[in-house]
Amino acid sequence: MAKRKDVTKEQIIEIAAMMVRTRGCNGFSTRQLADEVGISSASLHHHFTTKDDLIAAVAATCRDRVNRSQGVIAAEIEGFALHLSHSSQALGDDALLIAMLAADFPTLPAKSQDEARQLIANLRGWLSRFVAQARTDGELPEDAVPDQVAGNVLAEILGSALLQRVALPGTLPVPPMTWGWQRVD
Amino acid sequence: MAKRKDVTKEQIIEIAAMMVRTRGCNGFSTRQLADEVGISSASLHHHFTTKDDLIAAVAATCRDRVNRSQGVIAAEIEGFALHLSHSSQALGDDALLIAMLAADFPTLPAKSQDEARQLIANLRGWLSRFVAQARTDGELPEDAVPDQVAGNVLAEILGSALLQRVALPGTLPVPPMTWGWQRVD
DNA sequence: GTCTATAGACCGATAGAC
DNA sequence: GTCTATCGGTCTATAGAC
Repeated sequence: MAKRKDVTKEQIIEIAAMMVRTRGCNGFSTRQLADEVGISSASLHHHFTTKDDLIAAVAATCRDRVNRSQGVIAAEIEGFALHLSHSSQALGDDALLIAMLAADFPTLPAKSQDEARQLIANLRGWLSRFVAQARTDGELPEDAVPDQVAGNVLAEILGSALLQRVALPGTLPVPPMTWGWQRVD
Repeated sequence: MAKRKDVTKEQIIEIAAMMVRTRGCNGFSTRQLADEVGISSASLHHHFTTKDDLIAAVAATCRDRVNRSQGVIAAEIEGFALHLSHSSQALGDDALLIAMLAADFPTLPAKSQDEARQLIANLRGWLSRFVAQARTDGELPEDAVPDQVAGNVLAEILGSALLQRVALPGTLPVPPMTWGWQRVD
């Protein structure tokens, strides 16, 4: 009967992810996170010795989530644009989390940078493979470069997540994803 | 003959903008900025009393630049997708700067938040008007919603600026902008 | 695994001399 | 307009008791 709260790493990571989304990796302190979790700063550092370890764990957990959601999405949806629209929805809060990791990337310590890079590479790679399949199916021009299209799609997903929070209160709702493809000569 | 360096606000803003792009608003200190400029922390605070004043000035300066570049772009380019591709290029480093302001937005103090909001609203508004014109010219479907398309375009510009820095060294070059439009029912 | 207490560095900002 | 010096606060991280 856990008298001593026995907070789990998973709980900490979840709240840390929330703080990365809302404040960025450099926008919150380990103390503030500890307060939010409900433990002391020292207890937090018992679970994650350094902030680097913590952010890296947040990124790694996100990567697991994203990789799992990919299978679900691929099995359910048909059609390129529609598929990508649903991909964005499936990412949910992770779109913003990934965007913040990308924004803070140059200031992240080693482990965190490695995890963030793998997370984004995984996601882009998967999008790229889907684009390649869509091209094979005739949904895209033959000369479409899958990795480029995947980059464009991922850029819009991340950028859209950021823009949502800057909107003036009481104006423009979030633009739904409506991708397409067009040659630019 | 400025013996006392007589650093101008413009010089400070320029270097501050660089630090916002590379480290984010919460990723550098006023001390580090002062060192980079080559003056003392006290001198920096003489020009900008608070960090809020500084970031707000960076955003305001960016907005001026963006607003000026809009006229240039509109006069030179024809064609929707091609135009937008050039818009992205014209923004240059400002795309990343705007993306970082959006990422840090929730943690910014009052003045900075106001300036960042105006900057993004200006840019999106201009993109929206361009989209409306392109629709009138028959380059887009009649039921395209200009503000939504503008949001999608801006999202990709900002997201693309972020993603460029996360690329693994020695891999994927930046995907060029190749927007298009397609109904999603 | 939790805590209190604290180290040592850095933070934003100010005082006051020149 | 620049500087040195410093204030009071926060930062990440650790020591050591329970």
